[in-house]
Amino acid sequence: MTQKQEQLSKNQQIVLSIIEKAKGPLKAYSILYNVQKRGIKAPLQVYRALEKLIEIGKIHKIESKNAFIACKNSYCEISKATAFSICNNCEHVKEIKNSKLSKYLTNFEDNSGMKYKKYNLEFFGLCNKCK
Amino acid sequence: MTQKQEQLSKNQQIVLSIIEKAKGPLKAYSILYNVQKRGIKAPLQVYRALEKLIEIGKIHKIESKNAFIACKNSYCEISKATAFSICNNCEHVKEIKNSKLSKYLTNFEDNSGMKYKKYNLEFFGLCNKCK
DNA sequence: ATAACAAACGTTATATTATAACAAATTAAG
DNA sequence: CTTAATTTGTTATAATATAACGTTTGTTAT
Ligand SMILES: [Zn+2]
Ligand SMILES: [Zn+2]
Ligand SMILES: [Zn+2]
Ligand SMILES: [Zn+2]
Repeated sequence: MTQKQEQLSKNQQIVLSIIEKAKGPLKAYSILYNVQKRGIKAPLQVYRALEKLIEIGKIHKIESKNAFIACKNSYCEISKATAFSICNNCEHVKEIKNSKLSKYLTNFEDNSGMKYKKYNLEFFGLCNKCK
Repeated sequence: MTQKQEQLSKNQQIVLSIIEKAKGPLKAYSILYNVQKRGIKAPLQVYRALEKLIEIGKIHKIESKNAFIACKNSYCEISKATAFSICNNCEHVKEIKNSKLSKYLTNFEDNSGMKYKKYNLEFFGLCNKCK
């Protein structure tokens, strides 16, 4: 009664399934082209689904690439602590799951006294195939 | 003789001076409007200067905001290791200078065996004024 | 100084990414 | 049912960024 756990809408399901099937991060307009056969015709429909999926932690945005990737990390505490490795050559992106790292960063405080509620970390280098 | 150390070009100097004077990160088109009186007329002229300034570590791009900020950290080892705190309310952005953090992240290795050459970290929360 | 090369410039056009605004349809709760 | 909230569909437009081209300026070596 209290509340039904997040049930995805039709467009949200469509967009999520495309992102989950993909080998790497997808750009919004690439998603759009991929879902036009399924009735989604306009950028806004994609962006709205993306917004919701990010909010509930099913996907993340790779900020340096303006691209979107499925969460592989049990929804990352609802996307409050995300880290990625990005290959500069082949553009392969992988979500980093490392509890030491996430603890370190979640508890990090600098001298400003500011308490952080969220972080996003992007590492760049050459992946094993490319180095 | 061997080589003159990086001497900024005219457009690069103009763009840098605007960014250095600003209280916070500036967006590319906001920079453009600000420098039109100084003869820079097109987006590309701004973007080219930004690219060079980033490359030599004088400024950084705040990826989550598509905005640019002057480096306050002796050029951050030429921008290979950057961290920022971002207020979700007033959008205040500050570059984090913390040697423990940068050491931790520069030396970080996950189980993939991939060695990272660069990272960018963005923390979000409420600044002291806003909390 | 001058030829050869690289970097920066100016300009126009265009590509890419993202949101505003509004009305209709669907869903969840009381 | 009915009311509120969410989601949808649609058109238009805003905001961010790059392509392509030819010219100019600065640097290096003869
Ligand atoms: Zn995740
Ligand atoms: Zn690679
Ligand atoms: Zn810096
Ligand atoms: Zn604030």
